[in-house]
Amino acid sequence: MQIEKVYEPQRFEPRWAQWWIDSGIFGANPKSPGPCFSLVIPPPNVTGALHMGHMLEHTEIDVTVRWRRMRGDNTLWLPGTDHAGIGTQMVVERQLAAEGLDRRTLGREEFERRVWQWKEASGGAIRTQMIRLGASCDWSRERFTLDAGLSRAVRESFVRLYEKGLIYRGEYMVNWCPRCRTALSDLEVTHDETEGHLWHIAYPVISSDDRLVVATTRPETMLGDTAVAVHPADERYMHLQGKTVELPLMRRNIPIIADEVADPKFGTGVVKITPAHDPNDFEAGRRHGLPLVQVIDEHANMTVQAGEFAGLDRFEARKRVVEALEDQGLLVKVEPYPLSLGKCYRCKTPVEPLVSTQWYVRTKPIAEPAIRAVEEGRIQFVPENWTKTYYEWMYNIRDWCISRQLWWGHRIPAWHCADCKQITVAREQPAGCAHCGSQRIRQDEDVLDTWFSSGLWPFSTLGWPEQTEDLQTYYPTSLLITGFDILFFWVARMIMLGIECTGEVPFRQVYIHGLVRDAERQKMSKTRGNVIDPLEVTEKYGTDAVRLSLLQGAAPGTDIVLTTERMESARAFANKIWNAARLIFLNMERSRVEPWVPKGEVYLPEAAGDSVQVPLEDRWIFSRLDRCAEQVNRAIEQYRYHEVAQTLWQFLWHEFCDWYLEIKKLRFEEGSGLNGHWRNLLTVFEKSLRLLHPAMPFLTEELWQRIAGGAAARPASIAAACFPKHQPGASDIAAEREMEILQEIVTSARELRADLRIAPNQVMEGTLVVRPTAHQTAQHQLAAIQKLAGARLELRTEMDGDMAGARRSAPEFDLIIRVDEALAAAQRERVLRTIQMLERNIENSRRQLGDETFLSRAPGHVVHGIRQKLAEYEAQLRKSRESLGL
RNA sequence: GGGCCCGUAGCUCAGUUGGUUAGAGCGUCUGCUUGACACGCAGAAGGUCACAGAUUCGAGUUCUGUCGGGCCCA
Repeated sequence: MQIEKVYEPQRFEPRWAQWWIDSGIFGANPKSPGPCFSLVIPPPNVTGALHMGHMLEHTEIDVTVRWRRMRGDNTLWLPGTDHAGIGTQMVVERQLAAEGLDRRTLGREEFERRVWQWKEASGGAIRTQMIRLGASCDWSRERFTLDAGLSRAVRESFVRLYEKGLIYRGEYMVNWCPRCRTALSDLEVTHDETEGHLWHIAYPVISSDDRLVVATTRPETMLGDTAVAVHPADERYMHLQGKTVELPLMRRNIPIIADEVADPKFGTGVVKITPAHDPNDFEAGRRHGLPLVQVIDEHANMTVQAGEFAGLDRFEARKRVVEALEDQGLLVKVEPYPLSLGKCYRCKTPVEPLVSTQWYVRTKPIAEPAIRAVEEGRIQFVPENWTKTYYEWMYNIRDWCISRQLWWGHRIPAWHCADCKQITVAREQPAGCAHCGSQRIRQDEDVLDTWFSSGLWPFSTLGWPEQTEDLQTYYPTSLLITGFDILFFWVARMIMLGIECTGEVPFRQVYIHGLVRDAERQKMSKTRGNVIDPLEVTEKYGTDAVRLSLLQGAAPGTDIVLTTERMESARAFANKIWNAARLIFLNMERSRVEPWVPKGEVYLPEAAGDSVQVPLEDRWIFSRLDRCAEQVNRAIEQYRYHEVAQTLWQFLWHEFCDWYLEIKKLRFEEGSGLNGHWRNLLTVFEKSLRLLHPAMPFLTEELWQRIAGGAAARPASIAAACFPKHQPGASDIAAEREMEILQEIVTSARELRADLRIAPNQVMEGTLVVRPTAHQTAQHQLAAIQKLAGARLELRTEMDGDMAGARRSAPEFDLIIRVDEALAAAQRERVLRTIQMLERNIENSRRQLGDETFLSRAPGHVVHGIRQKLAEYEAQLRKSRESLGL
């Protein structure tokens, strides 16, 4: 069996990545037997590139999916992308601008063609990247939110919701992004703490010498004031309620109203009311029947209603307004004031609250069943505390503005009649107005929020509203793995729309992962310039290493710190496995063993060598492997990915490589019964590779193909092989105990070597005195012990007077290494430290055992354990003292 | 203002229902090109589990408060 000297993942990873796809083993078949496991990808933006967050998410998904598939489940991982309305439109508009073009001069149709072009060009990138990273999805079922089928699902759900009165259209205050020139939902506005100012402006009271001072953070909006308000119970202003003030600069008279929107404790207790430009004022305006005066337009420029300020940008207007007020002596004071400024989450432009006609989803009625689904456990969040965040948001949910003034997206299936002004909502282009029959109808210009179509993703991708076989088989999906940043945007909406449209929850579990951060725990972002490009590091360290390092940090509920050190060490692990394989393959060649293909899951280690007994190391490693399998299965099941990584690492490196292979090397040297040894070894290694496969698919496939290559009946890929499970009765406590003794003896010898500064290649001479309980182990394993310890040891059962030298004692044995007095003294200090520790422990144990309440209340096994420990400490203390001649 | 999370070794983090000497990786130090691997081997040092109380025979783990940090919502 050939194996290259150096671990170079770049050489084989792309090959397997492509082969997996070509061989179609990730394709789902609804007719497959076995329990169903399905999961849809959180669709990345079609025009984006994959970043580390994606790679983490996809690695976690892939581990779970590969595991399920190997366990024999009918598994589907459905991939795809979303059209990212605002984001994509922004990118293409920027491209147009570079050509000196503008979407409006291009026209809607032509513009859409351009975006599709861009989508085709960039959209493939994600797929290519995902394939390269080993994502085991079913590409034959790849979906895009603007596909015909998904578009149909969008229209269908829109019409249904509309007909049920769950979608309505109306004139309200919305968050408006003047740069994107579209309405945004509340979620699409981010609030930044900003250093602002509070301007205090005097409004003269008509036919009085009084003036009312109002405080505002946005003086330019005063031009659109239609009232000032005082609190109804505010004694200071009782006498002014119902009177009128003159709006400075505009010379308009506006009423003083009493409304609870005015907070008596804030500023002077008087607030200006600008119903057209502030959500609270809008409500107040409605309450009092105040007119709307729009002074800022959708480009964030001042309107003609702003008088002399018309045409100015809103920030320029602010400056001028303040200056004008100052000139007229109406600016009372200006103070610094921190405020939270709403910005467009896409382009960071401060949003402008504007009144406009938009489409909304009435959320309360669909939120209720969505809350119940979680309360009743039909959907479960992991980690569980996200449930609270979910409830918090759902209880206070507000209607969802779903129309966007964009051209890239699902056009709203509503037609306006020019004659009767009524609206016809329909699944397909209607022949005429449903109300008056007029032909003069025009489709609504707006498109839907991308998240509306994303909200249908778990079922629209499976064919809904058609009752397809896929939908019937794979819906509800089993699991969703995603980030907390889109819990409201996406997860909550999928739950609401899923239940509303299909009557069932869209998924049963939601695993929420953390954020990938850099070495300084900073978020990765383009502006910060600290992004790690997945493809780049994959090229450098190997996909498996990057995957493993992500998994190592992926403890539930924590963010993931990714550093080059971590990736380097993960690569070292991959290299270790590679070299273990090399050792195995090279020795197989050398010893000319017959090729062996491991068979069956219940293979038990067999006898080897001269003995009729199964070698201790085989009994031990089979037992450990079984434990490892048990832990890995449980860890994946519970999304404890860090534990998956850690368990595999510990087992493969520190048990399989460090001890098992080291002992097997000796067996090869001994040269007898090789076939038995080989069969055991290969069985363990092959099974280990299967255990490791979901985490490190490439390395394991590469090695597995070489081991299993010769087998007649075998799966084509390790990805289609069976995942090892815990087998009742596979654990061998006796072997583990024996092996522990062996390890303790060897470790003691090594410690002595280090303490005594004996060169690593010098064979030490000494005596091993064992208790009867360990005698058999020591006797049978003496060769292995001597080899691993680098010592020649005389085995005894009794201490003898002439055993001078450096000594290490343990409950089961004493190890004496012959050295002269001067050298032996070198380790006195260590023994003294050990004695101190033992004395401390003994004191503690005695105190506990002398405590009546402890004895009466602590469970028996704890008391028993402490008694046993105490006896051990005492024995060890005696021996340690002896060894120093005390 | 409301809610959530985190403070454990120099760094990043585990520590599952409270129980016997608190673990890992990286980093550090010492020795070693030993026939798979220096991306390695062997050994070592390093912790008042943020602080203060409470519950308990027993607290890193449960409760309360304080301090420090992060996130979400308004």
